[in-house]
Amino acid sequence: MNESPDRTPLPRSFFDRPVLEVAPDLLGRTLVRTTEEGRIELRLTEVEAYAGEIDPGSHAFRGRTARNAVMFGPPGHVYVYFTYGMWHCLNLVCGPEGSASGVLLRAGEIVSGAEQARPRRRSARNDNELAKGPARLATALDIALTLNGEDACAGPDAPLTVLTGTPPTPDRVLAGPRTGVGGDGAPHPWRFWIDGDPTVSPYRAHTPRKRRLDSRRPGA
DNA sequence: CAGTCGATTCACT
DNA sequence: GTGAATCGACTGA
Repeated sequence: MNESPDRTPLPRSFFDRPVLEVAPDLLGRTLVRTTEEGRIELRLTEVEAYAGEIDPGSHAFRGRTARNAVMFGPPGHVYVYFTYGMWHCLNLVCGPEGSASGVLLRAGEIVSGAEQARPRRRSARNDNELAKGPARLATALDIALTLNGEDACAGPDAPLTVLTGTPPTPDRVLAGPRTGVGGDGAPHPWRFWIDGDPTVSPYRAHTPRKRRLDSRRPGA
């Protein structure tokens, strides 16, 4: 066997498909993060699909805003958002332009460049935890808001690309409800991961925020 | 214009 | 298992 992995970045046509097709198809592929410091390569093991304005779990559910504008743009671009006052999360825009859909990259195995990620992930007890969770993944790959809107199909040296690689094996892909998504978006099994992979993050149900006690609201 | 809370993580009990 | 950290976007008035 002498098959070399296809190092070609995924073309825009890959992302210009229904997000529920694209999301599981990203599993097993290699995400390449290029910075001045060097390159980090990560094998994607867990993703979630967010299906535009019809999806109560999506940032696009209530229409276009300054934050989510990139989601409404062409596929193959990077959507980064800032959350909980301290973390970033990384998405790839999917579907035809205007569908406002995207895939949240939740976890992966760093296959190259781990020495660049470790200093940013001091709390990780082992390399499996470097990118085990969406904000951890973003931290490991040095993702910031400056990447929001970047074209992931711009070529092999773009700040972020996904390599074509080898097609993932569908028999190892599982699907289940999305992490931390509640309400009407909760029942959709739009989280996809590679069965048994040690870098997949643990599932957590949606946790409704605690109501503040000083609120005027009559208590039960 | 002020209040609320998030596609989370980490430290602690 | 529970709660704190931390801030800007979004919401409704």
